[in-house]
Amino acid sequence: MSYIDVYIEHNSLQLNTTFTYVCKEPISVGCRVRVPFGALDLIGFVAAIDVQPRISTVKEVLEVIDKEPLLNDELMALAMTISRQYVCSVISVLKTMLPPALRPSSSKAKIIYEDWVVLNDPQVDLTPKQRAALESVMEQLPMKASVLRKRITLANPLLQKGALRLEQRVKTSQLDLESIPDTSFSLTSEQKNAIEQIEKGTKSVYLLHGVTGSGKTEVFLRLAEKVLTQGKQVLFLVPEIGLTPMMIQRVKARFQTKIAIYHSSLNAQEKYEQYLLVKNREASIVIGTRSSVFMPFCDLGLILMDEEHDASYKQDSMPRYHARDVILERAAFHHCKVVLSSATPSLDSYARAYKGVYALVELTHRIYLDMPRIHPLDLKQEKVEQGISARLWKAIEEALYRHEQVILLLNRRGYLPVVKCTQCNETFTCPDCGIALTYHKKEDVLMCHCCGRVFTFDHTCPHCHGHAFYHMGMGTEKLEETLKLRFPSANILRMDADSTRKKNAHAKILKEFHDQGDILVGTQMVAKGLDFERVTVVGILQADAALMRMDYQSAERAYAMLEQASGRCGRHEKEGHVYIQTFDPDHYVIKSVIDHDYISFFKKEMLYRHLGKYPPYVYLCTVIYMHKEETKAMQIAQDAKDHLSDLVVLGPISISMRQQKARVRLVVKGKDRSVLNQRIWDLVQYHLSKKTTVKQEINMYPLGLEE
DNA sequence: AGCACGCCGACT
DNA sequence: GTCGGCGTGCTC
Repeated sequence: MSYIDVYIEHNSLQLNTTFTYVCKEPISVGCRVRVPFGALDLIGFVAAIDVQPRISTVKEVLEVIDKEPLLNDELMALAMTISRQYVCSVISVLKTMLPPALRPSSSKAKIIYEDWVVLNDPQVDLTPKQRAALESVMEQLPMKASVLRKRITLANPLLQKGALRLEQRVKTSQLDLESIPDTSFSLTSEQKNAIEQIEKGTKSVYLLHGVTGSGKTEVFLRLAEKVLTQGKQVLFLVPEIGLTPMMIQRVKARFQTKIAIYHSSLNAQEKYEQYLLVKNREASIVIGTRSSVFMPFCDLGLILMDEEHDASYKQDSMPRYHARDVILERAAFHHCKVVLSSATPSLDSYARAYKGVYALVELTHRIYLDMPRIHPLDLKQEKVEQGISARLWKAIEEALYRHEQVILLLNRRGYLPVVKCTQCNETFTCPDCGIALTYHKKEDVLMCHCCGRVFTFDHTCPHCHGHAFYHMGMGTEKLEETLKLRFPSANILRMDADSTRKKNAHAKILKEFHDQGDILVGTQMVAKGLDFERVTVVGILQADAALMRMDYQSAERAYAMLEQASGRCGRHEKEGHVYIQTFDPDHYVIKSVIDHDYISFFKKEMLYRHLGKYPPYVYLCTVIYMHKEETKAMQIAQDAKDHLSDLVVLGPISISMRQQKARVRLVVKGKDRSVLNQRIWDLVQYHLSKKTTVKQEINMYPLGLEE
């Protein structure tokens, strides 16, 4: 019998402490237990054993769930560190560390089932037509019910008569990737040099700054190969699996079976399977997105983070951790090296490399051709038709004529971004967020791009009952339509959040574009990592939308977006041309992109950050107060600001609504990371002590200030 | 976060 | 005289 300390499953920061229980069975740290807590019984994690009870009325553990610890000492300690760094509860971190199937949640992880059809009794009486239908699909059984219904119209009678039977199966989402042969490229001298710098270097973190198309993946594969032969594990992080199918194909081709793939679109079952592959050391290389930083490695030899500037590495719900911070912790524990890589590194990382905290490794040349030519198109002077300037129309036309491919980037999905009545000027806005609704033509609905709510649209103004609306602005859906009218014989594909909602939709669209596409229209996501030989023209229709946002990070994001997008063309034998439509062609971001000169951008941007006192010169934290009444939220925010009078605090300002609640934001700046952290923890205590109904949300080290 | 205890208004 | 409002306070 022993006393144990347990973190219980509760989200409140007020309960972010351990509670002591008695346990009669043998138990170890990192196991889950079921314990009584007031009137509830909850699941908790054992944080310490053989402790001295602080009070006399200690209750008994109801059930020991795990014989073996789910989380080893490394991961338990990591959870504490993340909780401390990001000002969130320990239990919230413990929960995110595990695949959903193992999470200590009272509600079971939902495993998604789908209907499959199997052969039941082929001998039953059937009409000739039904018989023929049955025979036409007999060979392919068992198959998905949805597929069967598409194939034959008589699916229902066949099921009713009992010739076929429905069966529930766990939905699987295997990435349907064609396997490709492993092509081991010979290395350029630059690549060899980079590998040597990383392998022989004494620093623990390396920033691999390589221009688009300079062969970073091959460098990764060579580094990984060596570590794997030493019997160690490799973690390979990518921003989004769906966007990098080619990369995964290459890794798969090189390393065959020893590979686990972990990302958010796997279901609970599949995540658990991949998790076990790592835990049981059946896989020694993991390719995954943000959440795979918590995989149960026991002997990690190398961590690679591709596109390290990508914002998806930071989680935007609790716990709001950044994968980069987590891998630095894990690397320190395993004494292994970290390679951060990007053509457009985050200012944060590059500043550290510049100061010598990280080792800087550069790849400055493309393997095949030179960097693509950039043509800024001044919208003040160009003749514009349907949102596309004459020169870009011509470039598209010529590329199509030469059977080359075109990528067009428009960072706005939907059909019309603003729907405005011509009679009374009423605009449609989301009642929850107060943001203009976007019209989506295909579904004929109005959608809020902030919260995703969908509203039916009867083409009548609720205010004046008018039926006419301004056609203002342009989204990807409308651009696609415009292009189809202009180039009726071209195969035009669209890739945005709407067209990729279905599972594996990314891969499908990319494959179709690769095989027979002419023009790919899309949002941000077409800028990331694509590698097609025949793309020679890239057009960015509204570069200003990215440049003009009032956010200290907008220039950095715009630079990355423009440079990454331009990196999509001219990657192989054919020269690439990039057209950037802007009202401000002299903007320093555009100028740096034209010269593909990251360093000049970096220096200029650092100057502005220094002047404005923004990262990387200071650490930021945003605190958001939510309440039905804005004045209440404002009042609490002001009080919090006064409480933090020793720090620089911006605000409070009111920001967009969420869930019908007003939101008020403070931005807290701290020169010293640990001081800021301590003051924010103090603010948490202070806020709890006020017992107000105003909700406080903390985001440590946010990326940008857009909410 | 729940859920209890607790002290004041409008009902059978 | 009771039912129930949600304001504090505790949960090993």
